[in-house]
Amino acid sequence: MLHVRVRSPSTLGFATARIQFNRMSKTRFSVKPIQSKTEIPTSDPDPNPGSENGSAAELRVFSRRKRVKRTEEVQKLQLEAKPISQKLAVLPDIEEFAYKKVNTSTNSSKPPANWEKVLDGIRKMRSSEDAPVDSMGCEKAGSSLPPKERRFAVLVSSLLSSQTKDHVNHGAIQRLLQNGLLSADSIDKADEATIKSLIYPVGFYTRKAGNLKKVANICLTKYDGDIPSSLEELLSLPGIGPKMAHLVMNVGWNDVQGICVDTHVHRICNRLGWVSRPGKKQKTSTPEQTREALQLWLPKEEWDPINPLLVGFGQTICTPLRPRCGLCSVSEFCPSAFKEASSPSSKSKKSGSNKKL
DNA sequence: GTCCAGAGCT
DNA sequence: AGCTCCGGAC
Repeated sequence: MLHVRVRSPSTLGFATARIQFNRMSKTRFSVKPIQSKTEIPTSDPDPNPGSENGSAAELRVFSRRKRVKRTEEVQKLQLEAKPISQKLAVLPDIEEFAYKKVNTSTNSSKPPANWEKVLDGIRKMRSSEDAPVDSMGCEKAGSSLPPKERRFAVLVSSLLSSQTKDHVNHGAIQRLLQNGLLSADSIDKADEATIKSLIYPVGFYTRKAGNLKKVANICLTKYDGDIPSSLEELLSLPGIGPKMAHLVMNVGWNDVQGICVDTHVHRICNRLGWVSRPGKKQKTSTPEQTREALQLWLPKEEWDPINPLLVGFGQTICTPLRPRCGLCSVSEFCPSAFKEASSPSSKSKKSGSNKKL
């Protein structure tokens, strides 16, 4: 057991990489040495976006496949990300720049009262609970593989894991791995029906099997079997939306460009009153709004850890339906504590509530 | 039967 | 903003 709490945004070296792999296991880090010595060189900040990205990234801006339609939110996200990735091609010290760039634009909003106490309290609750996310988060995918394959595994895991219980996703990944189908090349060659049967029963497996084939082909032809290294390029992949794009940037590239906001983070931040629509007191209505609002005040070192923290909290205590406020140690700070209906399914039919309590 | 959950389309 | 995709937990 080893408690590590290190964060050095400008110098992402060995230590950070190690933490990244194990960040799902709460404060417990297995002594398992870092898997591949080639993963991240000790001296250089981050080699992966460095070498081939310079000109290639620019080219891809033009060759980028046009999606039929993107939602406004995603388009906005892409615009947001563009300046950073353009700098990526030019600046050697990417991480540091990205950190400053994002961080300077954030301090415009005042943090909510007691947020540190709340976060601490949640951390404590989380360390005694075991949430599904702890044992099988998708970051674990292919952690023993070489960097490129590992990144691809992370991407695949992200694709499959949406709307799917973690253990189901884990099983699907294992089956793909056992059948040698966890690389862009092999998936591109494989039969879609085979993929489909292997990933079953992840949610929406038919669509995901198709997306997987498309993504593998894109990775193979445009990225030499690797995965895209920028937010906007990840977003252009079928089946990859804002939530997964940020997750892949965080986990796959070790590059935190934004908070990975899923419904748990979205729900909990709103319950806590941590986010609101710009200039208003209203709750945010989409995870993307939540992400933007949260990034306005949350210190950047919390951007990465807050997702697993709140997801686990949301799976065990601050559940979508009937949150267990009685078990929550920070309910005193929560404006929504004990406010939500405890009746099972009578949200829309108050009049005919025949099964109250 | 209800709810979960992210992406994408309308 | 609402619907669809999915199996499965409950």
